[in-house]
Amino acid sequence: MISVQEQLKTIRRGAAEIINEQDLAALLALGKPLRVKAGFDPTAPDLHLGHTVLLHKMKQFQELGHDVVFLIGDFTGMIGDPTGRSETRKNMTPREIKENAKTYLTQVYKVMDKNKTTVAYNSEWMNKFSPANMIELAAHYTVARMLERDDFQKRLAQNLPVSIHELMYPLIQGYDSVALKSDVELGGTDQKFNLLVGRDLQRAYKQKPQVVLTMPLLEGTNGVQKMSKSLGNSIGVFDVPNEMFGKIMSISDDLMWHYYELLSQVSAEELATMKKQSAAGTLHPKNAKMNLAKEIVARYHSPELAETALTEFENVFKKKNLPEDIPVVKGWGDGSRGICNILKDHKMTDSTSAARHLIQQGSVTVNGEKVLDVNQQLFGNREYFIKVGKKRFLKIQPQ
RNA sequence: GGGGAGGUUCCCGAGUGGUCAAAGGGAACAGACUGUAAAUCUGUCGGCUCAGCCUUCGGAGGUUCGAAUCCUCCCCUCCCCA
Repeated sequence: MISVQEQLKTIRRGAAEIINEQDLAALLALGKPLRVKAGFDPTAPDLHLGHTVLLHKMKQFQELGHDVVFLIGDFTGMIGDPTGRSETRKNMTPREIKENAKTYLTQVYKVMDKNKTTVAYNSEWMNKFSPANMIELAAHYTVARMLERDDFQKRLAQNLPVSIHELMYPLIQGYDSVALKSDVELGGTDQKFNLLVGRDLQRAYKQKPQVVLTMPLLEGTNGVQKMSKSLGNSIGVFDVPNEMFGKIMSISDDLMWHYYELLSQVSAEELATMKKQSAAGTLHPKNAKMNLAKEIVARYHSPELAETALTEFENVFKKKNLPEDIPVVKGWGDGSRGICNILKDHKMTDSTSAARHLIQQGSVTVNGEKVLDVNQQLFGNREYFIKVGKKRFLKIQPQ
């Protein structure tokens, strides 16, 4: 096995916090595979790169020879995650959750080693949990301590609601660590409180408290908030190659380094060199970004498709050519139609109003010519290339 | 159970009878500059058959020539007291 120091170095990469490192070192020194757990909420069927940060860390543990448990929170998922505020999650059926879990796993194995991964569902033990068990569990924690939690604090400060079941949530999640007897739990920094509850509960159930390792939340493409589909700043692992590539290219340089650290398998040494070269001006940040985009697209699609995406990117944005795979629609035969309605009907704009505004701002072209008149008519039996802004393309063909 | 505060357009947040599709900020989108980077400047940012019209300010009614603004009932949230 690799030395404790070497292991720690890998484990520390990108980590926000390790509670605590001495304990971890001591565990590693035993020379036995550790049980490393990370929980995932299967309520959202789509994974984005933000979720994969943990997967990469899990993979690193696998490579170091540890036992990694991918825990699917199918029970907790049915209740609804208290993170975030307003609407109560709509209840998902066990079947939907199973479906989501399945799609999850296919993506998970693009990062992690399937043969070395244990998959667990917390319904396995939670469905057997009686009300009496529940009360006992709840007795191990006080309201005051529960309210210490950062997001509860914030919500209370802002006079926002906190429901009772949300107080139960960390307990149930923490109990997973008891059920799995985990040595280490990984999670995002937003999960810190929950992870710590896991430690407390393990103590209460006479187990050795797990080491907690938190990873930073990956910022979304705008670099401000965390990546989330609802904020519209996410890069989904299901995104088609060109889109994925383009989105990665659109992140800021600062953010790129963060992505490298958390999502790339480039070694820490190489990464340091790249940063140095970039600062010295011998490596153009854009090229570094392209390599990152290539690596990520290759992982979720294939090296060939990554290469194609790169070529396409250069072609469209550097040489300003039309993309290869423009969506094509059939014309409508005889007669003409207004440009605004065409744009709206083909989802190039959200509404005819939006189409008008964009035309007025000069961002719509037809066959390479700027559209000047919002009432411009197009004929249904001709061919047109329509471009809105830099990224939206459409080709209309005669029937 | 009693008392008080509040629910505004994607988010935050002004607005207390007409001048309000509703200030300001954020996000987003577009244009210039670039490396589809950042920063900066500019513009847009409910919908439509678009110089006009229609639908929005928790919900339902009502007062008024006219309501996001006033009244009634209801729903939801928060605070204090019990």
